[in-house]
Amino acid sequence: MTTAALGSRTLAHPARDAVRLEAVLHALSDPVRLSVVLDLAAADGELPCSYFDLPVTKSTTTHHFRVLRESGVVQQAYRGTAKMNALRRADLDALFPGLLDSVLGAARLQADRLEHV
Amino acid sequence: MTTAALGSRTLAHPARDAVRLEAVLHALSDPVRLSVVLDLAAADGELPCSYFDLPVTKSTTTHHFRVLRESGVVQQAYRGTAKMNALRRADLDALFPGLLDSVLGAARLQADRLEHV
DNA sequence: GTCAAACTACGAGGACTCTCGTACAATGAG
DNA sequence: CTCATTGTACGAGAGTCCTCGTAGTTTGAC
Repeated sequence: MTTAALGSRTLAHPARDAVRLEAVLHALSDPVRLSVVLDLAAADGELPCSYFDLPVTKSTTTHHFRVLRESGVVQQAYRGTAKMNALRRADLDALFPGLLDSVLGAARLQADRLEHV
Repeated sequence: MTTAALGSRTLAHPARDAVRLEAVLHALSDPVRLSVVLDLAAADGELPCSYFDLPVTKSTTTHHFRVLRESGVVQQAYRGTAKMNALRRADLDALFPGLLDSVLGAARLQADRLEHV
């Protein structure tokens, strides 16, 4: 259809107050999603889904980004054919001070630790 | 049997180096287990399983404590008929500095937030 | 209009999770 | 020994999760 009515290509995000710690921890407990969050934090801005080189198919990639969005970890928006992703840093830091940074730090430490074969 | 051979009533714990961030985050992403960890942190010491008043049966309680132990979050040991539980603070702080405290802080903040009906 | 790129929707399989009930084992008190 | 307390083992059901393949939509470039 050509009538791009409002909401046609819009994505549902939980409001800040609706974000739940349990859901955030669950979202971060998957290796694929954790690596995505790590990249997003390093980029410090928007990245398209196609930027990520994940060890899963496109379908599964869509699934993981949806989990990240619905848990409140990332903000998503369409831009042309791409879907841009950004960490919801302000929201997460306001709700759970220090949590995101300590998870990111822990993930980096563990990556270093496991590299030392 | 009366021959209490070594390992008879011993519990398997992951070594510090075997603790995985993903497993810890998953363990903490369940409401029942998160409340247990909150109580253990407040107690700052050992607590028997029977101390906790969880909204699940004994079987399910056993399951949740096993998840916490196998992920490396808690240390367990039998003492008489009781099974004592303690947070593995030193290990967690060494592996993932600040993580446990920020999760605990986030959990308390969210509890306060959700109480304000 | 045609085409490629990016992403989605749907359905499905297999694994894991949370939950329970029942029956059982280990311990310490009497 | 008997008994109550504490926790386990086992099996099972319902639900969720991660994964995929195939077919489709949306967009922008040509």
